[in-house]
Amino acid sequence: MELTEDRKDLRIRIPIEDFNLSDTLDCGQCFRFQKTAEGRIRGIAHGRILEMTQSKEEILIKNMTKTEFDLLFFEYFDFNRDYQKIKEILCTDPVLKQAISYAGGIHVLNQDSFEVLISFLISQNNNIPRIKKSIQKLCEAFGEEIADSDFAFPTAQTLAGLSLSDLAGIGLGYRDAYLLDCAQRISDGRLDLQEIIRAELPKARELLRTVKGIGPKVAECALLFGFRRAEAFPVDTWMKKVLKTHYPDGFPTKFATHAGIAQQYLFHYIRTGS
DNA sequence: TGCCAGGATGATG
DNA sequence: CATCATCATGGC
Repeated sequence: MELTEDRKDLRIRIPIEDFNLSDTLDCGQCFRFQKTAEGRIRGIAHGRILEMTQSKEEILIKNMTKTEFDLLFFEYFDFNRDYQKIKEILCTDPVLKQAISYAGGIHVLNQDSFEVLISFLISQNNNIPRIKKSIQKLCEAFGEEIADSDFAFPTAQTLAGLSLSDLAGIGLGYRDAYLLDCAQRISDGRLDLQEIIRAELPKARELLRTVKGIGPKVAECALLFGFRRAEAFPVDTWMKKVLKTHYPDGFPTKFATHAGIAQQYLFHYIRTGS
């Protein structure tokens, strides 16, 4: 992997098999990226606008310096993890081997904890297009405008100060109360996100489950996608069926430490490969 | 119109 | 501990 600056744009030389931007940003782990009319991938993370294209050999990020990328997005895109090694291990399993052939370029993003928590709170009994719309509205209404018509994700303090009537126009349905409870717990210190990051996995789960509206699925998604826990394994009712057909005796525990990555591969494999 | 969507909750066997 | 109705909303 090699980074070079070209005027105001940044080029990252990396084979698309090792890191697939489109698969990574469109596999359901984040909700703020979309494809533009020009065929670019555009979204917001860490309060910054990311506008990118990818070819077989390199990624181009508009208006970004090498320093900024190293500081803000090297870790975000999980370039510190040795996916090559992980895939070698997962390849010993026939199903995961096939999954990797479909989506071996997926990385698990290191997103902001609060954004992930709120996003997956909204995701319950919901579909991805509507989840994206709700989050977009939430940002437009309560997030800081970082550029013309581009908004950061709202802070916990901002959301905590809202009432249910403030959220009426967002279209969250019954989830609005969950969102407020979550934001208020974080804002007043009853829930400490840093503590969840530091805690052992069972304790981290327990802490998350104290919030109304955070069940088993949302907790696992938050842990994997927002709290840097690759061991977490979000399994919904649909995924349970899939796992049962592929692994009638249960998902192989020998992949436990890479379960999160494995799930990402499996997920995308099922979505695109059958 | 009815059904579904990356579920969670509370009540009930 | 397993099952089940219910929850609010938009898309099809």
